[in-house]
Amino acid sequence: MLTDELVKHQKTVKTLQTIQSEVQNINRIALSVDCVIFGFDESKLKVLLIRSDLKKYLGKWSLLGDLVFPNEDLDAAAYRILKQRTGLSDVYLEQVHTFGNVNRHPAGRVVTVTYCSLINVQHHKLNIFDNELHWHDVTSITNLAFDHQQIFDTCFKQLQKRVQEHPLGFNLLPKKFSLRDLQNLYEAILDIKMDRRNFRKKFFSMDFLIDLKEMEQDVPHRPGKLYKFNYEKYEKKKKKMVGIDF
Amino acid sequence: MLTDELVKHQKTVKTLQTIQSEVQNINRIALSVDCVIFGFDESKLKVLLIRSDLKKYLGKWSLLGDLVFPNEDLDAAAYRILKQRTGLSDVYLEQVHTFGNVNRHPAGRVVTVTYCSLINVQHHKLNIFDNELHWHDVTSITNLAFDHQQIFDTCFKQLQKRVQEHPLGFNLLPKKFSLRDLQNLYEAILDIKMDRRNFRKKFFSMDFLIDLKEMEQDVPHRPGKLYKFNYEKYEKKKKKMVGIDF
DNA sequence: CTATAATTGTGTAAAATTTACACATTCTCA
DNA sequence: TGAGAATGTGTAAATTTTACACAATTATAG
Repeated sequence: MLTDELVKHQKTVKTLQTIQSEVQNINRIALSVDCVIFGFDESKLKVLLIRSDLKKYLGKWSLLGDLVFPNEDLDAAAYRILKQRTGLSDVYLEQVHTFGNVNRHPAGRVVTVTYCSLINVQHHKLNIFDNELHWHDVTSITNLAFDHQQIFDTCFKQLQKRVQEHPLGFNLLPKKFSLRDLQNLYEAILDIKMDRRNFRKKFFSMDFLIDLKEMEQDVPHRPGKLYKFNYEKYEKKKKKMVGIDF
Repeated sequence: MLTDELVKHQKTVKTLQTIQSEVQNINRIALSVDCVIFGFDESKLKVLLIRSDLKKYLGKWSLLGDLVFPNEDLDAAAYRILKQRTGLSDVYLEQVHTFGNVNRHPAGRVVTVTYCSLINVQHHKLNIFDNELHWHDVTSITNLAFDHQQIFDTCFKQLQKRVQEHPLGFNLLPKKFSLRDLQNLYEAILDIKMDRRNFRKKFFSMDFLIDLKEMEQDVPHRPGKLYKFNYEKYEKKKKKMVGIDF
């Protein structure tokens, strides 16, 4: 029995050489990044898509993706690919999920790591428009190329969850925003209507809004007060979430 | 201008051949899976580790990992590797995060996709003990091989979050469990103490526990009532989480 | 200039949830 | 049979969530 164990052990312990060989030769796989860039524009939630390169998916829309280089950090690849496809560079990307079914890509085995972001369309000028890059209403997204529909759905759900747990939303607004702007944002992302008074109460009680003592300009109705988000205070008071709830 | 656009477009559109070449030759990377298997045993949270194969990390503990085969679905690879390393096959794995810094592995570029699970140590017999596979107290985990400490920390945080949002915990208990068992579980995973009366109230109000009208046996104190979890009811009533909170 | 339309800003009461807290009961073990 | 240990239970206070209506301000159209 003890001998068995020893034999088994020696069989499975690999030398560095064995591993290096495996890593450098036989077992390599193409790795890509796909970026799901959500944008907020005129109180609507959008997503950036391009036309698929591939004949198989002719005419279909797809996410912004490309292969990761062998000498490139994964996160760095995501930023490079986003920049390459859109010209955007001042965008924070967050990894969401990795999709790796063998047949997900027609050109061969490609595992893709997906990244997600949420930006204000007006604040970020697209500089590259290859493959008809442009913003699409999220409500109209259907039947994307590859498995991109599944990827999009996963990212959208994750976005809706994260936006309720973290103050992502404020990046999307102008530096000075009204409470109406803020509510429109949440209503657009979560696709729900909220009570105006309770919404205000909620945000005021969090106490992360700074009253700028200024009013909206050039709005076709009574102007609202303007606020900014107090990131410093938020960072200090960040919650540790406790509470079983399902 | 229009000509510029056209030229740029043609430059960036790739033929299937180009892509196939990229996918099949130059840009391939070794891909691995690492499994973080949490176990619950005698009211303590544990994690499965093995001794690192590599000389560089001699004596250090590491997660259960191996390379993904080029013709293998990513999830399938995770289950295979877990089985190979531990003999465990009836374990649900959930993907957590992908780590892909260039220098994270000494044998070359290896991107790793991490999977996580939570099981009852008593219900799952380990059948393979290569590399000194065994359970470690999570509180004692420090200084793992590779970047496995970072991976472990990420997975542990995610576990603590998920266990509060989903009824993962019930897999860890015997089919019939007492409320004390349940509370021990949550206290162990979240590393906090909870008020016994409020804990009971919370779970009874969720209304997912079925009173089995049986009592604990062979406990060295007053026996408690036994319950089981009502998965059917839970599936029906699953919450859509709504509510901004940060 | 004035009336209208649209939107902001505000408070309160009821309901639901969370928190803190103590004692009698049941069973085991010595 | 008494001591020790854990179960089972209720309530009051505090907090949070929800539902809901009206007056004030401004732009715009006539």
